[in-house]
Amino acid sequence: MGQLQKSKIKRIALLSATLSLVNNGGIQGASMAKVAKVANVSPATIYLYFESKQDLVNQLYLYVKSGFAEAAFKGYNQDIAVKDIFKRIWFNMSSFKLEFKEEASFLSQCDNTPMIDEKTRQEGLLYMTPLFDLWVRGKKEGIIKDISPYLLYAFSIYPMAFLMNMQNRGLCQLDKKVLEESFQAAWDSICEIK
Amino acid sequence: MGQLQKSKIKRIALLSATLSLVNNGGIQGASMAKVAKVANVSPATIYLYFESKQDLVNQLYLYVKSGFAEAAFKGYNQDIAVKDIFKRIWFNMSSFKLEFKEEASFLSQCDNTPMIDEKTRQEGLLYMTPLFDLWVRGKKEGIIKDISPYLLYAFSIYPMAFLMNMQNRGLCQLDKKVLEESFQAAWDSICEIK
DNA sequence: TATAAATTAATGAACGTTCATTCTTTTTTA
DNA sequence: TAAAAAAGAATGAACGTTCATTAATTTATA
Repeated sequence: MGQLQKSKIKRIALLSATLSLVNNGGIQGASMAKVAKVANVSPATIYLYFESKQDLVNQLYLYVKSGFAEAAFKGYNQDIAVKDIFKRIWFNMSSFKLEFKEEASFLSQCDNTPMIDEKTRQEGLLYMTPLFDLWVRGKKEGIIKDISPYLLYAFSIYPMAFLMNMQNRGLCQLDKKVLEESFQAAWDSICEIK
Repeated sequence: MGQLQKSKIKRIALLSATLSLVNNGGIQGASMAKVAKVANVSPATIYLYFESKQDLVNQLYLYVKSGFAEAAFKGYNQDIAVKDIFKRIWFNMSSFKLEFKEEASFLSQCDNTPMIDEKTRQEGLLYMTPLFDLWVRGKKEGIIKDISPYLLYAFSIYPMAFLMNMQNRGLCQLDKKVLEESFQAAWDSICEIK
């Protein structure tokens, strides 16, 4: 294996270690010493790959967010009805969050704490462009409510984070039936006519 | 002023100082030394009022949450229609969050990070009982969807946190029109028939 | 192609700070 | 004056980061 490959692997090992530690105790639970230990590396080595702890966390955010976006828009096809595209994206997102719990929990932590630079956060938002485009189209077609995309996001996407949180705490079982009910609630909140 | 009164005041000064510091840099930004300085008190004095930093944060959570609940259920009256009660609670909550930004931001941070004991969190949830009771009644009357209260909360209440976040970052203006649209989205997501 | 030189990767120890907490002393209260 | 409350100094531990050094790899030389 080439040196470049090995470097890439080590970088991802560091990101993974950070992800895991942040989830078990917030950002302050992921000390550089612990990250190094989990990744089987010297603390100093982290600084060969990342400028600082802040840089490490920012890069982790973009890495996880891009993975989330890739999953969300898998099989994205503009040639079908708005509702069908939205449903596909919604269930793609929920599948990702159910399968990759650590990643999902990390992303929802990022939304509500100042652990991520505003600039990096904006960069991460760009990954969601296809969804915003879909909403523009849906409004034009009179299918989606003519309200701010922030509202659309708040009521149709953001609630998933809460539900995942509940499920991870063992307070709520997100089986197929509940997921369908959730999607229905999401859709009802943003669609123009029921 | 009696000693008891003074003690109560100092306790609240400590809670307030913590609240302010947590909002400007997360829980790790609220070191005991800083809390002491903001509250004009020696670090050691904090330990006369709180067992530990964790205890301080837990008590702050309950203190803020109870204030939130008090505002939410102000003028609570079971003799009117379910939708009207819900609307009243919803706007009470949004008013609180708009007026008391620090308190609101703190509560939404608590929802997504492991900074609060699970036990304390459960205790805080009890403050929301009137809302859960209302939903039980609404379901009986066929007005509210027959779905888990977690779903009802996720789609009708939780989104407010996202919107407040956006507003605080200057990305979204929550004027009267937008608030009405938001309430409509909340209601559409949980009501049985449009 | 074998060897020397140069470059890169990685290390563990140590830095100065800051952390939550405690100990000892001083001040206030009754 | 005895007791309670508060203060400030001091604690060891942990923090993010940097340092001088070594190991590994690549490049250049003969």
